[in-house]
Order: sequence, then structure tokens, then C-alpha cells
Amino acid sequence: MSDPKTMLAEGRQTFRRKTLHEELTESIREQIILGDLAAGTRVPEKELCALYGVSRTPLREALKVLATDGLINLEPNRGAWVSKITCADIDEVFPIMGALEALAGELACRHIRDEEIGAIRKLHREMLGHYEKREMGPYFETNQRIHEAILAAARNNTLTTQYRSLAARVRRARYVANMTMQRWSQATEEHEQIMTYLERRDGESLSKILKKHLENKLETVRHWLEEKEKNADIE
Amino acid sequence: MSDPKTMLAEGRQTFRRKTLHEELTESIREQIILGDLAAGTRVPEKELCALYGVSRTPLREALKVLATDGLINLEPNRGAWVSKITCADIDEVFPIMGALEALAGELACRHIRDEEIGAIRKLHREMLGHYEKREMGPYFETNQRIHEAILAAARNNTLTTQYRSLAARVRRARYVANMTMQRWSQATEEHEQIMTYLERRDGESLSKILKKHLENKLETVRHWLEEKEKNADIE
DNA sequence: CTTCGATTAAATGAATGCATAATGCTTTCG
DNA sequence: CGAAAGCATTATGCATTCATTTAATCGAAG
Repeated sequence: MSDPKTMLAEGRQTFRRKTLHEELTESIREQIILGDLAAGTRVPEKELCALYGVSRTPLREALKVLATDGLINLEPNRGAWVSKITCADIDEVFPIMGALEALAGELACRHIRDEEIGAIRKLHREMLGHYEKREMGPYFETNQRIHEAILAAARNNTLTTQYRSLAARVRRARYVANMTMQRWSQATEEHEQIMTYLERRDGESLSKILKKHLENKLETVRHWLEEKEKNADIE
Repeated sequence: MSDPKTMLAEGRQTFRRKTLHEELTESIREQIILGDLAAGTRVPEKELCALYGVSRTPLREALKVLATDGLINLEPNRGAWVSKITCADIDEVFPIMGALEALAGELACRHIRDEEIGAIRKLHREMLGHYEKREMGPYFETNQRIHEAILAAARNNTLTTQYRSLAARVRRARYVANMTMQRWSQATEEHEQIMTYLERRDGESLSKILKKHLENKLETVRHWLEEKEKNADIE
């Protein structure tokens, strides 16, 4: 897109001084995604201003941006919250991510170069290693990099942006969700198929399996969230 | 999502006072979509402030939001432009819209009620009337309402939001693009099929035809934009 | 005449201050 | 003793002001 941030990303970003509100947006977004700012907590402007040592103006601009991204809720005269993830949310978001990943797979098969497939294959093997050692954290990490690589191969910046924006909203949940061993092995199997279709450049099949992969992922997160919401009712 | 704007939409929005920056965001967004603010024009803060009679603070907040929506480009210390629509842009955006509409169709078939199908059928007939009378403007209008109705039937607010955001970015082009008669009749035929599959609640087929519909739409807009960019090169 | 540089004007980035709406507490009355 | 109303405090919305960057114009040197 004609968005300067993406267009000039590689060439200029390094020495382009960022404005305060940009840095704030990134920083706060990260805090939310990583869970440092827990879902549901209020975000008083004054407090964050003190924390970052800035005035309210750039902070408020950052909050507006995060609100349109869906990470924060703003209500006039009532302030800002870190938006909660509910079952209803992920029921909405995962199918969309599925559709986007399906498209990404289709496009990737058209555009991907051999060396990129090689790189993904490597990531895939790495992920298998983590699976066998039951290293959940590194597994997630590598898993995410694979999906990012497929997105990159799709050569559609807007698609990447949209996907990331949605992913950020649910990532907090995905980090914590404990997969059952059964689901984990199933996911790994799906990834095997993803790899196969990608190497065959079979866009249609890749598209389908990616969509299904997301549907299954939804089930995992869903179960976890239902438990959590049940517990939350108690307090 | 847990966005208060959507959650409280029916119940409270009517008597919830809007803030200045919200009104500004809406107003400017509309101006851009309708083409009152032409693509590529600079948007000096001072000028818009004078126009709306507000200070720079809420205006700047509105611009930040529009920038994340992709309607405006912001470059630090250099100001804001209404983002241009290039061929590259629509090549990126239309496939995504296709994927989203396909999903919408699939979900709609699961959730749509008979009376909703009836309403769409009515819009469909209305659109056919505009087609036969060659009324391009009303045709577009009705066409858009049909797609909106399908989205509504999908019962996925996030999907609707995402779709609208993308649609806004290309709508300016779609308004102006002149369809050839051949393309126009093809589009009408596609809509006939859309209607059929929707009434059969055949999600898979509806999904496919909607995706294809968007692909064809892309071709139309593409041709028009290529012409335009050629002309633009002259100046 | 062209080009490089400096100075100045204009526009954006950020901070401060003021007005207003919302919340919590106290007080009073039923 | 409980509930409602009024007041005080706090936080947000917006305007204003100050600082920094960009760019434009004018002048001087090659």
C-alpha cells in the first residue's frame, strides 16, 4: 500500500526518527500483547504519562490508534481499558484469520521462491524438535515464524498488516492456552501437510488445510477460555 | 468484539454524546470516501481546523485514526495526505475483500433467516431494475446494500468492520470506474447466482462465486486505474 | 547563469492549562 | 438503618502555547 511506514520500511526506517506517539503506540501494543498490561485493566492516562515520562497529548494519540486496532477500549469521558478477550471475540476473529491465512497460502504458492520454501522447511524441522522435547514456548515461537513466512511469501503487504492486527488481538490468549497432547500432535500433523502442499505449490490444498488448521486452533483456545470465563464468574 | 461502540450500539448510541474527535473522524472519512477530499491532496491541519472550527488536538487524533485505517498517510513532521489508490493497492485489497466476502457468504448461509433472504431478494430485483435502465449510480448503491446484507447475515461484527475498512479504501475507485456493458451484464449474472446459492443456503458455492465476483470486479477497476495512471504520468 | 548555502517563515510535534463530565464519599432525611 | 442527594475530587476533552523540523526564498560565490 502507499503507506509510508511499509513502503520505506527497509530503506529508511532505521534513521527516520520516530515521533513520541509512534514509539508509545508500539511500546504499549507490545505490553498488551505480552500480557504486561493485563486484559481488563484500566489505563489511566496520567499513570502511563508518568511511566513513560511524556505528556498526555502523544499518549492520547497512541491510545486512539490502539483503540482502532481493537486492543483498547475507549469510552468518552470514561477512559481506556485493555480490551478483554472473550469467547465471542475469538469466535469472530479466528474464522477471519483462517480466511486470511487461506488466501495467504494460495498467494504464497504462486509467488514463493525455492529458497523461501527451504527456509520454512528449516523452521518446520526446528518446530518438530520443540514438539518432541515438549517445549511449548519455543514451539509457539517457531510456529508463529512459519505463519509469518507464509504471509511474507504471499507478497501482499495489506494482507500481512490485517493478519497481524487480528493476531495481536488473540495472541494473549494463544500464549497461555495449554494444548492437550492430542491437539498438539494433531497440529503438528497439520503442519506436516502444510509443508507438503507448500512444496508442491498446491495452492488450493494449502488453502484448505490452513483454514482447517485455524479452525482447530480455535477449538483449543475456546476450551481454555471457557474454563477461564467460568472461573472469572466466581469473583 | 468487546468494543463498546458495537456492544452498546443499539442500546446507548443514540443518546451517547459523541466527542469532537469522533465526529471529525467520521466526517473526514466520509469526505474522503465520497471524493470531496481528492486522493493525493494534502491535508493541512490548520485548514481543516478552520473548516470545522476546532482546535488541532482533536483533529490530530482523528487523523491518527484515519491513518491506521489507511485512508490517510502521515509522515512525521511532513503532514498528512489523502492516500492515493494505485493499481498495486487494489491488487492487494481486492483479494482480501474476496476472501472476507467468501467467508461472509459461508457464515451467512449458516445463520441467515428466511426474512433476511427475502429482503435481499427484494434488493436484488431492485438492482436488476437499475441494470435494465442503465442507472449506474443507483445500481452501485443497491449492489452495496446487498453485500452489506450478506455481511450482516454472517453475524460476525469483526468481519463486517474489517470488510468496511477495506471497502472504504477502494470505494473511491469503484464509484468512478465505468464498467463495460459486457462486464456489467456479467456482474449481474454473478449476482443471479449469488442469489440462488444464498436461497439454497449452499455456503460452499456461495463462497466460491463471491470470491470470483470480487476477482472480476478487480479487473474492472484495474483497467480503469491503469488508464488513469497513464494519464497521470503526463502531468 | 547556475548552484550551494544560510536565513526565515510556516507547519507539525509536544506540553501545559482550563473546562467539564464522572465517580466516590459524606451527609441528611425518610 | 438504608437510600438518595449534594459536594468534592479525579480524570478526561479540548484549547492554547511553546519547541522543533521542514521548506522556501534570497543572496553570494563559482
